[in-house]
Amino acid sequence: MARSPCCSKEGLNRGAWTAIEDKILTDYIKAHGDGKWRSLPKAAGLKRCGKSCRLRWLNYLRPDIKRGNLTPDEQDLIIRLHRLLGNRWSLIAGRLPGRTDNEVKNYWNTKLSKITAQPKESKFDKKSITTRSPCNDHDDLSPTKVFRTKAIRLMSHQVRQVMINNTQQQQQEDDPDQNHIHDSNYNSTVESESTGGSSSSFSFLSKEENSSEYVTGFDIGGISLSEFFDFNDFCDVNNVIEGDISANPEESDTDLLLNEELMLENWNCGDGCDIQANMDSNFGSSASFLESGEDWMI
DNA sequence: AAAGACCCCAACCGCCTAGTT
DNA sequence: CAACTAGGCGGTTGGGGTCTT
Repeated sequence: MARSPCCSKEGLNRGAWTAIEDKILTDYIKAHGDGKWRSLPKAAGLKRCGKSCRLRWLNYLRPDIKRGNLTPDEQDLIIRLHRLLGNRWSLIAGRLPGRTDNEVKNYWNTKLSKITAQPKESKFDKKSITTRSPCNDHDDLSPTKVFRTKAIRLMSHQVRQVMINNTQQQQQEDDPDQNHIHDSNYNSTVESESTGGSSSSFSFLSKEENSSEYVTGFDIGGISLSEFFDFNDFCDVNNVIEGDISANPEESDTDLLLNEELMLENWNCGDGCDIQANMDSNFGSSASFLESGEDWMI
């Protein structure tokens, strides 16, 4: 099927936006809100493609855009998130208030990629793969290359089982007379036996919580992953909590994959930590934004 | 001062996915 | 279920500014 263009290109302005166009777009969105991008240009009296309007608004005109250089903290976060997520710019930008995916992407491609492009000697096997770039034959330092390191797979049925167990235990232990803040939490801990106390744990708020705080913590060796993941990333865990536990526990669309290098670097598991053996837990589709399967596995 | 190289980043493009009809 | 729409995403481009020679 031929793809319909987002709009007719005839008679439309292209290239850099003028101040007048910016004002028209801003005034229109302030008055009518954003969305309906395809029809917006005509309604606002702009000779622009709807996509162009959306991009201009999201990347430049939005009032909450933070401009100026990225702080060292932001740079560090980008590096860490990129190591974990690859070129998921929108996800990375989502963790940087006021920063856009385009800005993060540009910043990475022009600055950070040069810093991080040198493949350092590592005890980990590295496998470079490409993302959706059509330029698969680029050299190894191409910005479109993403070095993805060993990743581990957490088996969903085991997490579900733990959660079932904990839910049942919680129900047994819950004191209905008490109404303290954690009384509806489901907390699970998977202890790692061979790492001398290194442990992995996760906890979820009760289902009435409907925010990014829903997943209150998923930490391995004491480092929380919740800072990286949004509530929506754990939608299937939500399903589990809401009663989807009867589903085939072996069934899994996408597995939560954890970057082993990051874990070992930041979570101090050490060489002897057989994470997969000890944390052989599968989160099901709980992190659908991560690549599934083969590309991550080495 | 001039010209070429390099860098930055706004904008564009094509593809994908979710939602709707 | 297929066709279609709308919105979103990531890769790439190109123009303008800056730097170097």
